[in-house]
Amino acid sequence: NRNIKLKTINATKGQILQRSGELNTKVFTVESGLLRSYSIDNKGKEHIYMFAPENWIIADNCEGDIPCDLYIDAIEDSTITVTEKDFTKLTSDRKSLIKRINVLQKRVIMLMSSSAVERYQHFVETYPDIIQRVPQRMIASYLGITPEALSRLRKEISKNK
Amino acid sequence: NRNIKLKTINATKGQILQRSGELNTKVFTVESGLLRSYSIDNKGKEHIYMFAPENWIIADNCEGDIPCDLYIDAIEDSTITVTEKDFTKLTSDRKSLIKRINVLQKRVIMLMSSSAVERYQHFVETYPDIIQRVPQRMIASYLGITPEALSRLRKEISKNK
DNA sequence: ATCACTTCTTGACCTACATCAATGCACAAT
DNA sequence: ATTGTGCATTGATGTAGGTCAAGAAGTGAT
Repeated sequence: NRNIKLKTINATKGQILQRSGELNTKVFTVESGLLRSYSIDNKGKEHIYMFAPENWIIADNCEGDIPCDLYIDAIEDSTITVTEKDFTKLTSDRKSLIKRINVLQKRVIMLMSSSAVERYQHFVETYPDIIQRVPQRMIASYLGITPEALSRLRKEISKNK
Repeated sequence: NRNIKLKTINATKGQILQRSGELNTKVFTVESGLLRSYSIDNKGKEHIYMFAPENWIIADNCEGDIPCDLYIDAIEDSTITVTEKDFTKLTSDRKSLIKRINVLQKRVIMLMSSSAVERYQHFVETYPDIIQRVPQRMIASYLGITPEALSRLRKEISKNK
């Protein structure tokens, strides 16, 4: 671990830490605050890939010389530890990689087999804290639907209760 | 690695190696043949999560005592090495975990931001070999669409060429 | 207080894909 | 040869969620 440059930075809300297309793989460990990673499709629409609250690690998992797909920015003012190298040399152990794979597996399965309502309910149950901290449009973006659809779906849910 | 039970088995086409709901986490390394993992939703519909051709590792990434979400079965007659333990003790190194995360990242992004046509084209480019080896309905299932939709979409693509 | 800016909501309409049902087709078993 | 079984295709119709446009309500800056 001796050759990893470590650096702690403060990011203000809205600050972009990494852009799609960049090569440099940095790994961000969130000390406090909240980051997100997202892609932008060919219509200019954002799709949130992951939220990263305290103690979560966030990075574009691009290898070597391949340009990144993801943007990373701060949703809240945040304190972040930046590692200048890729996962392979990161202090993150196998366990945290596996946890990540787990989350992704669930996410893929949800995206393929559940309705927007089910995905929303699952999100609420799984990340009740995140819900409080981000605007609804970002939840929608994470769920893969539009803010309008989320609004209507929430209305529907509250009606049926 | 001393306490990992290793075992090589032959699975015939259609043979189920793991069922959703089971606890026992096995990791399957495909020596030859083709496996798939898939979930079944509450309407009884299959959703293929991953194909695993030669040299690929496939497993439900469930932790500890949590029941698995995925079924695993053989699409072709296959020879498989079974490891009786989880990823944490597996010979698979960090690099292969990261590669897996990579694939999943791309998959999530594609599911959220690309149309069925784009997802199909991406699949064809990325896994040209798999296309030859599985029925179309499985491709559809992997892409998150119905066989009917895939059929029409292919027709459309070939027309515009 | 007002303006600008953003978020959320609501309505009207649209579209990608799903569902259901029928048909054709290949291949295996008898 | 024929019957079955699974897969692909096609057509008709349904629907979840998208798009576009217009308000309403909150928030911050001047």
